[in-house]
This record gives sequence, structure tokens and C-alpha cells, in this order.
Amino acid sequence: MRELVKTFKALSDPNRVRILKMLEVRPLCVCEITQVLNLATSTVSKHLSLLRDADLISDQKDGKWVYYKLNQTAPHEYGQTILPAIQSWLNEEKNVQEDRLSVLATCREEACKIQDK
Amino acid sequence: MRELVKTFKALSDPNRVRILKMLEVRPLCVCEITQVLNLATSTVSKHLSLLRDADLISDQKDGKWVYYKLNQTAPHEYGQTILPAIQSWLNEEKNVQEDRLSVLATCREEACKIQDK
DNA sequence: TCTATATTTCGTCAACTAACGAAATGAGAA
DNA sequence: TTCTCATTTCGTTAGTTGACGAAATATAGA
Repeated sequence: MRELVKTFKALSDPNRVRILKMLEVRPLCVCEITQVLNLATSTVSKHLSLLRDADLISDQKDGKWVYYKLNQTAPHEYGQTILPAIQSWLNEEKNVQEDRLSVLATCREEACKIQDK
Repeated sequence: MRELVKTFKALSDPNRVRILKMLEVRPLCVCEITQVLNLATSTVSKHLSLLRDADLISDQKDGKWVYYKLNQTAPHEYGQTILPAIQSWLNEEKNVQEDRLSVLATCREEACKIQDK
């Protein structure tokens, strides 16, 4: 029960859902997500840790960067059902499409340097 | 997006999930649910209205009583995916099993009279 | 009508959440 | 080592949420 509720809580914020939809395009580092969502880095980091604690995404360090990706192989049974469902949802949504275009237009090296102005 | 988040929010409280699992047994009126969950009537009513606003359950008046039931036929696409999944989950969970036994042991007429002591 | 019962709505309070900026941490580069 | 950049953690604040009891609403029955 606790695990299921934690999963739903992680999914019950629009910015976190946007993150999941962006991660469908490709794994992303925190600064890329921060740019697209236009939120403070610390806020994005918190969202990501919530999604990770719910086992919906996983992280991998690469030098200075931490890459987050959808946890499609190893999540619990809740994630195994809900993640694919979410992938089939919201694909017509304007925000989601714009976020994906932003992701595709983003060059990581450039994006992260711009970061804190 | 708003609709999906509303659905997940409705599902991200343990008492509301317990209500859904109880409604798998049969439709229930507010006072029956109140008895099983051991919460104030007003609290249960609020939980039920959240689940209804998310289209996961529907209500039907019958005299003094309002019966709530799972909305398995007419929910939006999110509910169509998630409700059946929830039915397959948590069935081994002790709380859930106890709640269901309470429901089965409950005689509605009696239960509701006891209500406010 | 008046009474009793079921439910919802309202007002309040404590706990939780999402946001921010500042400070701390970690890892590559000079 | 020292500097820089990416990320996390911490402290604060405004807004949300779940709980309650009291009051309002609705319906059945005397």
C-alpha cells in the first residue's frame, strides 16, 4: 500500500509528469530538464529524487553530470503497468510536444554552460 | 494533463485506495465506509467526492443513502487502465483483507444506526 | 408538520508540498 | 591544490491537504 501510494504521489504533479514525458525522448541531465521546465535547479533535483524514490526513473553519474532515464526494465509491478500507460498518454498535449521539441533542440554542452547565466 | 494529475492525486492517499478496494466487494453507502475506516463522516464524504471528481467512482441516491460504486464502465482512459490494475494489486495486503471482511460482516441497516453513537 | 438519520458543506488547525536561494558536496580541469 | 561547474541538501515561505466538529441540506417516517 505504502509503495503504491508513493508511486501515485510521485505522479501527481504536472512538472513530474512533464519530466517523464521528456525522458521518453532520451536520458537527460538535471540542467537540461531545468532549462526546459524553467524552474530552479534545486526544485528539479527534488522532483527527480521523488521520481527515483518511487522507482520510476534511475540515475547514472557521468563525470560532472547525473543522467536520469525512465526505469523501464526494473521498476516494481506498479511502474511496470503505469509507465507504459503514461507513454501512450498525453502525446497530443501541446506542453508535452513543446517540451520534447525543446529537448531535441538542446545541445547539452551549451545548455549546461548557460545554466546560471 | 490536468485530468491525469487529478486522477493520480485522487489515488495518492491510502484511505482513498482502501475505499476503492472495499468497493470491489460491493457498492457501499457513506456510513458503511465511515465505520470500516473509522474516520469522521465528513472526512469520508470528502474522500468520496475526490474519487468521484476523478471519475473513478460514481454515486447513486437511494432514499436517505448515497451509494458509491466503482466506475468501471464509463471512466476516462486513465481510469480504464488504472482501475483494473488496482483490482489486481494489494489483494494480499492485510489491511485490505480486513476491510473486506468488515464490509462482508456489516449489515447496512444496523451499521448506519450505530453511526453517531 | 416535526423528528430522526444520512450526507454534504463550512471553518479551523496541523502537517505536508512545491517553490526559491544559499550553502554544501562532488568531480573534472587548470 | 585551486577553480569551476553540476548537483544535492538545507532553511524558509506560501499554498495545499487531511483531519475534525458544527452547521446546513435532504429524505423518510411519525
